[in-house]
Amino acid sequence: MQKPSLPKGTRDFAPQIMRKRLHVINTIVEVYRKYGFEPLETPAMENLSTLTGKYGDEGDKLLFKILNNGNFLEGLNAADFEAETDLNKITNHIAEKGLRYDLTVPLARFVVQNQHLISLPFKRYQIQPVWRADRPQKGRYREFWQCDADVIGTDSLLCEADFLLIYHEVFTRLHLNNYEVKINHRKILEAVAETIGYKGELMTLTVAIDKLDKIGWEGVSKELAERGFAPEQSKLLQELLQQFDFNTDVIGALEFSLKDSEAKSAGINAIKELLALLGNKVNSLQVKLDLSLARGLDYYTGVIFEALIHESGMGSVSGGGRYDNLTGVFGLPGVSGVGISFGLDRIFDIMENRSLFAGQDRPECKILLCHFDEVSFHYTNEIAQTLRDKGISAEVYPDIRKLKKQLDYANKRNFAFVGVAGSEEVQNKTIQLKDMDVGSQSQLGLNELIEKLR
RNA sequence: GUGGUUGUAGCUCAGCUGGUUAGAGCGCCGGAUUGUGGUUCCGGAGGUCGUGGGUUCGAGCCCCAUCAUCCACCCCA
Repeated sequence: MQKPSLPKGTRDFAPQIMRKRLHVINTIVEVYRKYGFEPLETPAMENLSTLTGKYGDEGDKLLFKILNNGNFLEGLNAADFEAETDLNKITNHIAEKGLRYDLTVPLARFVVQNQHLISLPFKRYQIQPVWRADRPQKGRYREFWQCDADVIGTDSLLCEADFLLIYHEVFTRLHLNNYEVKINHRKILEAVAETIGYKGELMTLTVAIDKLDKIGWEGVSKELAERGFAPEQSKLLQELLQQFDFNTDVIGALEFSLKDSEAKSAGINAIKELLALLGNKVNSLQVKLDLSLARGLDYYTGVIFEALIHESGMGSVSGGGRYDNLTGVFGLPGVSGVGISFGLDRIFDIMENRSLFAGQDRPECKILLCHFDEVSFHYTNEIAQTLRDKGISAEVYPDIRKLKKQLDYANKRNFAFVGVAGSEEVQNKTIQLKDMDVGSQSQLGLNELIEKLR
């Protein structure tokens, strides 16, 4: 008999773990709902044509593909296999479905397909697993959960402002107080490029500077040199790439450091409006404008977000931004969207490291009822049914065994209370209520028991 | 896709330069005059040492391959 195992990068979530994960999920859901988002779910698998070409070449490589059912080799001949250069042809032939890679593309697909069902602006949240055929490592899994919220169909910066408030509320409620939200704007990145006199692809520039916090300035300048940047440009860039705290004079700092241009005024106006919408709330939001933040420029066109927890040893726990034309690829141009996504698994890992799950160590069930014999077994069963009628969760130990075994079980499940009944209790219509933390015990009538457990 | 790390009991690991029946802690099961757990004591079950090959009189230990794992890079939550 072979020992069973799990596919690489996937995990089981035992009940003890699920309690904690649900705590995080529920917190995020409560906050999302508070801001008017409604739930959406989409299938685990999408047509490969929906997924490919949306995440760049790297992304396409990381897509899990699902082998067609039936004779998937039909129509292929030996020549197709000999032409090693064109694996794509074979792939397209034998797989037409894939596992979703994120929740944003399925959302775009949904919006395009269901315009009759939704009204713009469309606000939805979606908490589901996604799959990437990456090599697993710390904080990186092949199956992981994203907690997305997006607004589609409005350009208003109110959405961005709301997301900053959502970040604050979620992290505060999870006791992840030393979080930081980095924010940047595509237009400001363009202004940075113009300031240093860079004329090439913005992508080239941003890929290099995005690594700043990881490889430091030395690494970045080396990479820039390799990509044909002049030393003066590199130096100027270094002076520019600082972080500006939202609490202080961000606008002044930008006005001062960036060269005048169309991109500059567009970027600054957006930040100004965002600040105006946040009002004095901004003081508590732990937001920094970070000119080196340049994530996923493939489709972000406006504000870009990234959230991280200091001293967690983990990369970002959330990312997001505005994309002007995501639904365009599915034939619906001109619809703007903006969204964020929490990485549930990373947040969970950090919280577990910091022991932030106090209060999630009990089962939902309030009390385990124990007994000594056939008669008291039926007696406790009746009590359990009464308790449940009163809205109190209760469980009866299902076998007649030594009390020691039953208490042992209660202890392992970490029940807060155990109710014990034997012939004496049956006679008096009472129960022994035992507090499992303290070990204390008291003889109670049914009404007293209900009061105590409520 | 590239580089490195580690694979011994359910879990965490020990096993000296290759030498008899492979160990510990935790966990699990049973028990300590049968109506009381989390502490203690006693007893027990459980491993073809990741897999396949090689070197050797002899391999958990050395060599090769393979699979898995974790970590780093690329990229990303």
